[in-house]
Amino acid sequence: MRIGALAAATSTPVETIRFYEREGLIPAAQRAANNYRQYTPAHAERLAFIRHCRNLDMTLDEVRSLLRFKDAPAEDCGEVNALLDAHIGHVAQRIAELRTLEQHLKTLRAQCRTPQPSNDCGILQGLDAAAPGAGKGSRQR
Amino acid sequence: MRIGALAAATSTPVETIRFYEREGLIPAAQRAANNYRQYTPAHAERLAFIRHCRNLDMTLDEVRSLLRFKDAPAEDCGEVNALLDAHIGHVAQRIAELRTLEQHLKTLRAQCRTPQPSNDCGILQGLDAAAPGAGKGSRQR
DNA sequence: GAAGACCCTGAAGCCGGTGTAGAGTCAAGC
DNA sequence: GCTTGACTCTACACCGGCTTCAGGGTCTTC
Repeated sequence: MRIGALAAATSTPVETIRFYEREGLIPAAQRAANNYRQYTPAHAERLAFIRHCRNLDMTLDEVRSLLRFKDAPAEDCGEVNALLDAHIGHVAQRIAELRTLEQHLKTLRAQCRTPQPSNDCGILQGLDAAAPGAGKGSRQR
Repeated sequence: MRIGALAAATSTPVETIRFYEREGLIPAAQRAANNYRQYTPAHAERLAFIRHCRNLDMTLDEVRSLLRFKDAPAEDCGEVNALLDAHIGHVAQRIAELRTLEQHLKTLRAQCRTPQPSNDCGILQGLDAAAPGAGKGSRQR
């Protein structure tokens, strides 16, 4: 299986696959005589796992942690549970932040109902005076 | 007013102020004989405006747009309203995405209640099989 | 005059990719 | 056999929004 086929099979851009290889998330593929990468179904499985994790908004570091447990099937998975709990906590926190933010934005938006000279625009004035901050949070996306 | 004082007055790191100057968000400050930047209250106001926008999670490009209207006080502010509406839309969309994500994560988490060998961990198995994606969205942070 | 706080510039690093340039390789059609 | 176009390779720059670092100069205080 060449890289294009793996890309199609996992809905992953070719460049991203090479990037994951550089980052050590997937093992370096064997090379054919022409230097093309050769992939096996095992590669496709591992890549699918990574993509699922990314779909769940995990960072590559979190994915790396999970892969370590997949690679050590005998080890206790308590840390996996902890990692997921922490991740759920981050998501919940970000939702709360965004909800506060949404309220601030709506309040601000209500300061100017109809177009007028910028000088009189309640929104621009509101941004001068400023409500207390709400964004801050951050961490991924 | 030197850069450190401006930084303290606006709760903005010094490096960020220099970055904003490079990016053209604040005009280049005049220099004292020793080449130190010299700021006026007008700079502080403009910087505060920018920080308020950033607290509302706007991109620097959005901030640039708003600054253009502040700098053209006679112009109609209809675009300001539109920009804010669009921004509110993005935030609402991201909240919806994160809520879906949170549900997927909780479902996944429920697959493994107690630590056990990784090989049997329902979470790792769930990530192999994978639920349909939910993250994707992205855009800022 | 010495210590420590402040300021300067320029460049690199962060994350998770994306996009480009310039080259080699392969399969199909004429 | 030759051309076309799709695919692959490497190495590098770029995105946002900073942050950090290296290697200096300057100012204030003791």
